[in-house]
Amino acid sequence: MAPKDQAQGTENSGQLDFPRPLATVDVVIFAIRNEGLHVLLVQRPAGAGEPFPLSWALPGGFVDVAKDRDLEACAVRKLKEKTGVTSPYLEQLGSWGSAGRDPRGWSATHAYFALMPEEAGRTALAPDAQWFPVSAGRIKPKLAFDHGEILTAAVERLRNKVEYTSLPAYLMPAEFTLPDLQRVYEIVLDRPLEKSAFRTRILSADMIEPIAKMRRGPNRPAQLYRLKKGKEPVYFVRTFNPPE
Amino acid sequence: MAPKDQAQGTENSGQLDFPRPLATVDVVIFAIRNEGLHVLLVQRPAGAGEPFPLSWALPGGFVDVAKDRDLEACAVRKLKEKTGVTSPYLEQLGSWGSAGRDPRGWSATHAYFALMPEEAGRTALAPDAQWFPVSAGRIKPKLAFDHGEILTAAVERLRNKVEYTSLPAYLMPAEFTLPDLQRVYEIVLDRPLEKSAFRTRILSADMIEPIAKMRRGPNRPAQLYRLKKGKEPVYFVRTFNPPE
DNA sequence: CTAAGTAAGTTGCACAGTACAACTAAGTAG
DNA sequence: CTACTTAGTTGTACTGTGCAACTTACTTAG
Repeated sequence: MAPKDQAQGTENSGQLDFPRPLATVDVVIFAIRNEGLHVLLVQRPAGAGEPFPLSWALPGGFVDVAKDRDLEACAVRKLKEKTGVTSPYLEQLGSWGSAGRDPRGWSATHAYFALMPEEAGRTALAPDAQWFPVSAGRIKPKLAFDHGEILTAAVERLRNKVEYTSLPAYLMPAEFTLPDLQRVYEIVLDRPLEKSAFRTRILSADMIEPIAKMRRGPNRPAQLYRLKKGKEPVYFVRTFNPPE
Repeated sequence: MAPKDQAQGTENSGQLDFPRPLATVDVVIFAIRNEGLHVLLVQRPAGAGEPFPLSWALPGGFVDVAKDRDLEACAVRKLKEKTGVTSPYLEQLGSWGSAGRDPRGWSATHAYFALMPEEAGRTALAPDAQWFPVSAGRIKPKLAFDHGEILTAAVERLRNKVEYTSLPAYLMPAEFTLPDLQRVYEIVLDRPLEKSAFRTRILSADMIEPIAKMRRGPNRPAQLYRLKKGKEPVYFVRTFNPPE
C-alpha cells in the first residue's frame, strides 16, 4: 500500500503500514596523509545476498532506531566504529535517495563529512578500513552504491569551503606552523597560494595562537601554533582569488 | 530486531526485517510578497491519531516508494501539489532525523528549499496552504514537528547565500528593474545595500539582460531586465561587507 | 513654461584585502 | 665565512566595496 499523497496531512495518515525506504548514514572521512588528501573506505563483505561484494564503500550503515537518538549520533557512531575516535569536525553533506541506488530496495542515505588530523586516524582503525588517496576529486577503485557520487560531492564541498573558511585547521595536528597550514590549503585546493596574503588572512582571523615553541629544521625555525579552544570554523568575506 | 552495527556490511545484512524509520520530504517555499519574505505553510488535519492537529507545518509528506523515483522528484511533487507550479530554484537543505521529532515513531525528513516569484504562487494554491510572513527568521505560529527549526535553518541558509550569490534572481518576476532586485536583496538581508556597488556586482555577473522596455513611473524610468535563460546561480568572490 | 520633487543611474575618492615580487631573518651544511 | 633554504616582512599594483555627491529623466504643482 502506498502512502497517501498528503501523508503527514490526511485523515488516515495515522495508518503507517505502507512500505518505507531503507535509511542509512554514510560518512566521508578526510585526512591528509603524505602530502595528499585521503578518504577512509571500508571493504564490503562477500556474504551471499550482499550487494557489491568486496567493493570499497564509504563507512556507514543502517540507522538503528534503538541505538541512535538522531542522525548525527548515528554518524558519530559509524565514525567511531571505523576509526576509534571522534572527529573534530562533522558536517551534514546531504542526502541521496532513490529507487535504484541499492539493489535491496528504495533507500535513502544521509551523508556526513568529517575532517580529522592524520594522527587521529592511526589509533584504532577497523580491520576492514583503509585510507585511499583522492586525486582530482576521484578515487581509484569504483565505489559501491552511488558512493562515488557522494565522494565527489564531498570533495567539491570541501574545496568550495576551503576557499573561504578555516576548515583545514581541523586537518592539522595539535601543533603546526603557518607554512604547514598553507600546504594543507594548497593540497586541498590543488593550487599554490600567496604566502603573505595567506598569513594576513589566517592571523587576523583570531583562530590560532602561537605557543612558546619553534619548529626547528635545516633552516630558519618556524613559529608553532595551536587551534584556539572551542573555535567554530571562521568564514572569510572573500575567497582567495582563483587564478585563470 | 535491530540492524547489525555493520549493516550494509555484514554477512547477514541480507536480512532486512528490522524496524525502519519513517521517511518524509518537506519543502520550505519562499516568495516575496508585499515587500516581505513569506513562506508557504499547510494546516495539518484534525483527524484522530493525527499529530499536531490544526497546527501549521511545512508542505511535505511521506516518500512514496512507488511514485517517487528519487528524493528530488518527491520534493518537486510536494511542491507542485501545494502550489500548482514548479519552482525555478530547488536546493537540498539538509535532513533532520531523530527518535522524538514525530510522535508516530523514529522519523527522518529530507528538507528542501525553493524560491519562486510571487506571481507563480498565486495560480493554483492548495486550499489548505497559506503564505506567512517571516520576520526575524521566525514565523508567528508555532509550527508542527521540528519545522520551526527547519524553517530557521532555511532562512539562515538563504541569508548566507544571498550575501554572495544571485539567488534573489529566482524570487523576481519575469521582468524587473535593478532597484527592484536590490530591494529584494535588502528584504532578505534586512539591511540596506550600496546602490553603486550593487549595480556593479550584478551587471558584471552576466546573469541578466536588458529588454527593450522601461518601467515608467512618477520619476525617471528604469531599465527593465530579465534573467538570462538557463542561468545557474552566480557565486561572487566577496560577500557584501556587513556593516559595523 | 518653469520650478520643485523624486527615483534612476553615474562618478570619484577612500578603504580593505589579495596578487605579485623583492626583500630581510635565522637557521644548517660545507 | 659562504652558500643554501625556508620563515617571515615589506611595498606597490589591482579589484571591488563603502560612501557621498552628482547628473539624468521623468511627473506634478503653479
